[in-house]
Amino acid sequence: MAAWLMKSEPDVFSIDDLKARPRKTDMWDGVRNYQARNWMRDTMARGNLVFFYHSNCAEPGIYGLATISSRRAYPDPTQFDPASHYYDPTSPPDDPRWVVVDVTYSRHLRRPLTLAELREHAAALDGLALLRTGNRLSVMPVSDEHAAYLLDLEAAAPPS
DNA sequence: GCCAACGTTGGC
DNA sequence: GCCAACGTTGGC
Repeated sequence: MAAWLMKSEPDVFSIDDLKARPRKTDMWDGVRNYQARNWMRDTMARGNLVFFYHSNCAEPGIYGLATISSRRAYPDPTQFDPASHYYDPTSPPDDPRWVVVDVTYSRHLRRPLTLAELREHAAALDGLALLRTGNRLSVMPVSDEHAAYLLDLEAAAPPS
């Protein structure tokens, strides 16, 4: 089953916010990057594992797990909402440019996997887009191998 | 707040 | 189609 890493700024929307939503579910809106959009639109499916990453904060890292809970992607309503920060007047209503998926909270990690710690495992996580220089993708695939490694790392003792 | 990396835009 | 300018992301 495919796995993903999805970034969010915790000041805007954190894993705690997701947990607090009705049915612990929310639309993942506001993605405005074509590569991220393509993965959401073409590859994501219900049941996929999501590593929930906090970016742009004191301790960036993976904080929890979620799953994709919509059957597949569907049009992002915020692109048509002039009041929305994500409004995109150039998106054709009959051929929406941007999509969302529904994401449902699973659990917090027993301990955060910080970016700093992940970097210490760069060899095992070779190829993980998160660790590539200048990576700015907000939605990225995680291989089965890397997903298993990350879950093992969660179970391991934290670095001292 | 700084700045490097990168995606997008738009002139030509 | 090139590429410089610009805006954004995100770690630090």
